Amino acid sequence: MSKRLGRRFFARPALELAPELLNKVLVTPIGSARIVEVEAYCGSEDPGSHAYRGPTPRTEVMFGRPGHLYVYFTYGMHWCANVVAERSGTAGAVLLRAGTPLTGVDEMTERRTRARRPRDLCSGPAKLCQALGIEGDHGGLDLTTAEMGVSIRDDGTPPPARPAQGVRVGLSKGGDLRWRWAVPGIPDVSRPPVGN
DNA sequence: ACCGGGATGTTCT
DNA sequence: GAACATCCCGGTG
Repeated sequence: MSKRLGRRFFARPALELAPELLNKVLVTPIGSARIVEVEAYCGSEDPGSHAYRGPTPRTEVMFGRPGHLYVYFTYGMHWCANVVAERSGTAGAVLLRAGTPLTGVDEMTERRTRARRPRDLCSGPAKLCQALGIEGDHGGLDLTTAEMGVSIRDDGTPPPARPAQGVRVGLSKGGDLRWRWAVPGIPDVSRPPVGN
């Protein structure tokens, strides 16, 4: 008993969408994970965003329709996945930073050979992608139609009433903004935000 | 537990 | 040529 999220859900500012994505379920053909940590990126107003200096071949999907996946490759080896927010023409996205494994744990464990315990399977943006098999081919896919078997679903678990909030991770610019949210008390995060 | 450094290649200046 | 929305390992305390 879970329902796929539709276009309307994603078509709002990243700062609104981000905390609403907490406790939703990311589903791929490999398995599924409950989203427990996210970061907002606000396009042209945000020096930390890949879209800050306008569209490029890499970032054009961020300027397109909401509910699509923006996937980027970094540090020569890692994939990371964002959900596109806002309406067409305005760049906004929410980085999926961590999840709690739900189904397909055996497959995820095979993919993440370095993970020593279940909480290490999806506890980071690149770990999450590796565990669930999200790579460059998935860039631009439409989550609202479950393209390539990937979607985000609501299984009836509401977002936390008081999410933990803190600064974003790993940025040289815009790192002072407290645009990261997490489900409080969950160990499967990249690192716990300080306070809220 | 905490910290420092290396891996590795795409993207944009 | 520099930067990079990261991860992993090995050192030390």
